[in-house]
Amino acid sequence: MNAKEKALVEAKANVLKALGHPTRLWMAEQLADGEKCVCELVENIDADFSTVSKHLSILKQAGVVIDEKRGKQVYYRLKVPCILQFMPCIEAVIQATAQTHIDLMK
Amino acid sequence: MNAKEKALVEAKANVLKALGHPTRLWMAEQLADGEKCVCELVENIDADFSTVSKHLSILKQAGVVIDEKRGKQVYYRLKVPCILQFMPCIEAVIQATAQTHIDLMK
DNA sequence: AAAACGTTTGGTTGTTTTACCAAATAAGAA
DNA sequence: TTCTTATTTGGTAAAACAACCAAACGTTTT
Repeated sequence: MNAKEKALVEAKANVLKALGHPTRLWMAEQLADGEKCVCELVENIDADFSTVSKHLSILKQAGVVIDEKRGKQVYYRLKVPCILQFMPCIEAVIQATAQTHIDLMK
Repeated sequence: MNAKEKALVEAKANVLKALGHPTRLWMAEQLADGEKCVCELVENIDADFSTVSKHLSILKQAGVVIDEKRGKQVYYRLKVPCILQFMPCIEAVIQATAQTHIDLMK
């Protein structure tokens, strides 16, 4: 593996890692329906405002979302919506894994 | 978000997290061509045998790979190959992100 | 049975991540 | 201008992760 390949795999892993946290994945899924302000996301999750903000900044630096300030609020939306297309496959992984997990799909 | 939804998003995040490490992502990509034994993976990467083994066990517990012992060797293969289908999208995220990253694709 | 091989496991240490709190900032309302 | 409101930033402590080494394990080979 040369330096360029290494840098590429690191960059890709970084995107997956950004999505690899329940709160961040949930947020990305929320944004599938369209942009949301931070306050809307905070409302629907049991977490501190600052925690949510930090998670969003991780998604942002990974290139998953972009933000736009309008008035007092900051709106986030998916930058590259295709990232949610692989959820069915992820669910297939879970399905294939353990009996206890299969229940999650029902 | 109820308990079941929460458990599902956690399970999905766990799969993404497993792939969210350069070494593990690289391994998963290697396995796209077919099964490999641990030694073959170790050979092609600059890491300790035990480190590789631990990464593989993380991929295994996430449901990404399965292993099979044959003789002295343990062979790993992708359990649900579709997980590599989303690499083009991940690359699109990288493309869309920063000028410096675009070079990685060339 | 002993030695060698391929792999996993346990332990340790340093690094990273996470969550919360408090303080700072920026914009709109009073 | 002062006062909220919405969000980010900085700090800190606890938990999780990663890499290496050494030891243990299960198979084959001798």
